Amino acid sequence: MPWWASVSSALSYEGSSGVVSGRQSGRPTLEQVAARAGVGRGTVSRVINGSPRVSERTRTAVDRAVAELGYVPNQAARALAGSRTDAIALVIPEAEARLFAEPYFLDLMRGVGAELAEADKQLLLTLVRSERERRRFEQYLAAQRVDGVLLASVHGDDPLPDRVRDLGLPVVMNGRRTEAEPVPYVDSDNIGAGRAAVAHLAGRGRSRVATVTGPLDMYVARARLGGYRAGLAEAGLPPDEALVEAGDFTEEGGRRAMRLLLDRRPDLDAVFAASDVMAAGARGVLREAGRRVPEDVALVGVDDSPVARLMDPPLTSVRQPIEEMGRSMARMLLQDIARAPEEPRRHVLPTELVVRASS
Amino acid sequence: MPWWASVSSALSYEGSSGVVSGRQSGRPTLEQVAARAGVGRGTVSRVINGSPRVSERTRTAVDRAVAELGYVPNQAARALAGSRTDAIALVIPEAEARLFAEPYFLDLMRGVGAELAEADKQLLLTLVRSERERRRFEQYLAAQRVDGVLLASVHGDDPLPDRVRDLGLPVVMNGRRTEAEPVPYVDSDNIGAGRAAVAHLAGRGRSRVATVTGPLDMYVARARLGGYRAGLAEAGLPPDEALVEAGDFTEEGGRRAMRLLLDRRPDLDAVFAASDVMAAGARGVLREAGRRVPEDVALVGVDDSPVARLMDPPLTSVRQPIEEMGRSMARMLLQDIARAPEEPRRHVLPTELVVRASS
DNA sequence: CCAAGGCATGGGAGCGCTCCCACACTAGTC
DNA sequence: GACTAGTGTGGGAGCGCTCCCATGCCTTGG
Repeated sequence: MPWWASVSSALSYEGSSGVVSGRQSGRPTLEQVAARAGVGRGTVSRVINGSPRVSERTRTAVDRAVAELGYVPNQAARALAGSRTDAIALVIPEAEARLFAEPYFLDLMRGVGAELAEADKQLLLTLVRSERERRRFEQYLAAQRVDGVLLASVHGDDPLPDRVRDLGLPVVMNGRRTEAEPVPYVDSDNIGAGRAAVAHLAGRGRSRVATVTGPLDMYVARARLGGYRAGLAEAGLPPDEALVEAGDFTEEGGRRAMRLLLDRRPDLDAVFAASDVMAAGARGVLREAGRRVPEDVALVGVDDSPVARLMDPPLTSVRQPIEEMGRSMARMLLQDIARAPEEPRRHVLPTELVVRASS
Repeated sequence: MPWWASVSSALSYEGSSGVVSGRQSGRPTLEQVAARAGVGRGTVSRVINGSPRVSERTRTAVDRAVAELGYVPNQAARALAGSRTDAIALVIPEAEARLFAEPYFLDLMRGVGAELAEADKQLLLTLVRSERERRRFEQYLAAQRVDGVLLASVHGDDPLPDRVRDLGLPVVMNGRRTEAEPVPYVDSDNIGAGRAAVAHLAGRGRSRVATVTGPLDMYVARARLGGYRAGLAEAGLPPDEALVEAGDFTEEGGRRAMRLLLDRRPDLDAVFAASDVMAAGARGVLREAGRRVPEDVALVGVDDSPVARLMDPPLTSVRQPIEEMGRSMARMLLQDIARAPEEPRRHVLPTELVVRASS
């Protein structure tokens, strides 16, 4: 609850004309509120910031003056004097935004936004689309415009997380670059996702389960593949490298991988695609090859995106708690901002299999 | 091109240790740059801001000092002294974000972000999900945190655009609330979209073309419906209100509308759905009713979203230049910030029909 | 009854910039 | 040889806050 939520009616009372006149005379300042309430500047500041060292009488008087004047503290002045901006940057690499498309980033933003709004912090969105823009963004951070940084979809060789840390800014990533990630992160259980998918397919009696992986330079792709292998082992199915083919999270990549898999193992009876979009590509190839889904080949994807629901047949998919990841990231970052973290922090959220007609 | 792009190497040269030491001694200030360059504060400020009133010699000296110290101006101080924040708010109503889902808002953000980055402005994203948050956002604006506001997906009765104007802030909307919208906006040619879709269907020999509209309290829905009617007239087809049914831009709404249409006019041979998602719902109902797409009933949507590509059969759809709308909005807003606009401004971008197998 | 401590309070001193006025200094003009 | 009209430059005066120290008052205890 922001301290000024309680006075939010002031502007409304005044209506547009009041605001306009307020504009020409300049917005009210702390000083004016102090004068009106008959107290000093410091006292108003204390009330504004919820300090306990204020008497009840005084607090009431100040609150009334604030409401009467429609006072809202000037953010720039606060930032300058207090050296905190109450703003958080969320960085999304352009390339990924295009790829994952789907509501992934929107859901993430929704979670981050909700959590930040509660803490009365502002969300600053940055789409980074080139090396040049990455450098520009670093300048941004140096200009002390944000209190902390959230990074989405970081690649294995991305230097940005470390650069941000070097600047002394708290940072939390979505996903990790390697198994042993030194930077705080929030991830979903990608290994569990692969295991759940394979367990499901094996449970349906499938024994020749192929997989279309993501690009293997991304941890998320390796983790899902690892889960796939663990799932096979747990189901007592023999591993077979001919049943593994790398995609790149695009529909076309899914098509390509599916063609190779069919060539090598025409007898495969199930496919675990590491994303819904690749599953869509795979389905196209399967259909062209005359295989029925799910009768001949069962299909499972990951993301549980709208695409999965609308596919024909509707796609069984592993859902990630995307919005919750966003919330978790924001919470973690806010804690790190409040006080430097004692230890590297991480949070891995569970995934959930959503069964539909494709398997 | 930001004025400090040319000195962006400074931080890099120093490496992490340099930055860290810079942190404990505090970041360099204008004053320190001035001292180092042997000039006054005002002069450095002039160089920084690209004023022409500086000799070449002085400019060079200052530039070098800036580079040597790795100076980056403090944003809060600039905002306080200069009363401009170099930040723009993009407001997205939560309900719509969920609905349109798809990459609509992501594309819009991409366009806005690209244009703002060029102007060295920062993008502030706000998802507004309740009346309470809307009020909070108004407080935000009052705190003078942004120089202008972009509003996406505004409803017919939304008071926010006028409230923002009352606060004296420049604002540009995406879409409009009515035909005669007083607030500056950027929209796509929704009437043209409807006409193009119907013209296409008529050209394919269809004569009983139905439409599933959006919610008719939204201008965008009325405009597409208007285009549909104009298209019928232009093709010499008789209007028939029994062929018109309102949806709500959701898949379920599309299903419901399609069922009603089939009940009323079992002989319809084409459907223009005002969104891809509704088209997906309609396709489901058509299939359940034993109608083949496109043989029995041709189907056209709007948005050209990934869903359209992945549908079965792939959906013919009218594409909007979403990213370009975002760019246009940003440009318009930046102009209005630079100098108050002489006249209400608007910009309507053309749409384009993408023909696929469903029609 | 007075000292010591605690609490609420006022206000000075910045935070790092932009704005703008004043001051050279140069160059042109009658 | 003044007198204007520029040009480049320095630096004072804020912008509206937060931080913190000093002040005065009210308690409490010896």
